Amino acid sequence: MVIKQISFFDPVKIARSGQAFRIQVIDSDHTELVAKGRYLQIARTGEDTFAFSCSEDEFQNIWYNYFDLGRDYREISKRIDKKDKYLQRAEEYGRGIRILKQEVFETTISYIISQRRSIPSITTSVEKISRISGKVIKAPKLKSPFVAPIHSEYYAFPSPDSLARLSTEELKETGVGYRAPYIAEAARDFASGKLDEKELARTGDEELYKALTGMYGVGTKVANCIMLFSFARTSRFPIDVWIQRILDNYYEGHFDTSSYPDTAGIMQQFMFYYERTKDIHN
DNA sequence: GTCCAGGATCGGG
DNA sequence: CCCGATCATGGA
Repeated sequence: MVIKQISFFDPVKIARSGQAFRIQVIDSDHTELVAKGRYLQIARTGEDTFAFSCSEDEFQNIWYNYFDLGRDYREISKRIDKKDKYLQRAEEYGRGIRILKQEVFETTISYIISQRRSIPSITTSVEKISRISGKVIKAPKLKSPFVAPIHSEYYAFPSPDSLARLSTEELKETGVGYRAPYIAEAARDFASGKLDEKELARTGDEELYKALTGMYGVGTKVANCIMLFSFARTSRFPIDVWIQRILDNYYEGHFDTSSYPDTAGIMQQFMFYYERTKDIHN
């Protein structure tokens, strides 16, 4: 276990921000997630202090980067246009959210699934896919300040190889419906090396965008989500039905992302979280 | 039962 | 380039 003092960090808000589908709230002070083939629990131990159920090495090598802890969100907050009252409110409300750097393949498949579905429903499918083709992860025994994990075992998100091996019938049992062929092709392309995560990571925004939208079942919105949530391309601004509604209601249908050249995607996430959670949910 | 969901594809104008 | 129809299922 490690304890860290971190400001502008709120795992519960992150879990409810809709950017990741495998991070869950246990109670108001505890969250758990499966990523990078591991289980992690985070316990709030003070105003700005958190316990992570991992070693110092693991924290530095994996989670520091995963939770975007090297970025100064205080500075980002300060740079928000003072005249933009909606965005000011959204940022204050969502303060603590960070843009995760999730795994590329998992994010790609998850957002392919996401089209025309609700978040709870996406979560169910991602969970089922992991259960039928991901590696088992045994829940650790944790002591205070942690609590017992929700389940006794978890499943890593599958590798491209193992997902590509699923039959169409097996895939459809996960509830992905007509997106099954999209998923199958994406899995084959990552498995064969036609799409290579490390190569993609080296390319510029426009080239990466072209490569992603070139995939079967990946359009404008999903490509931007993949770029934002797994490639740390924080200038990308995915527009879904929620964001479009916000733009229509508060921005005359259009948001000028040029005001936030490197952080538009972070603004997007504040808006999305605020609009979805300020009244009720889902 | 009814409605809509973190959209994309396809064909046609 | 833009438009409309269509897509399979779950969850409320």
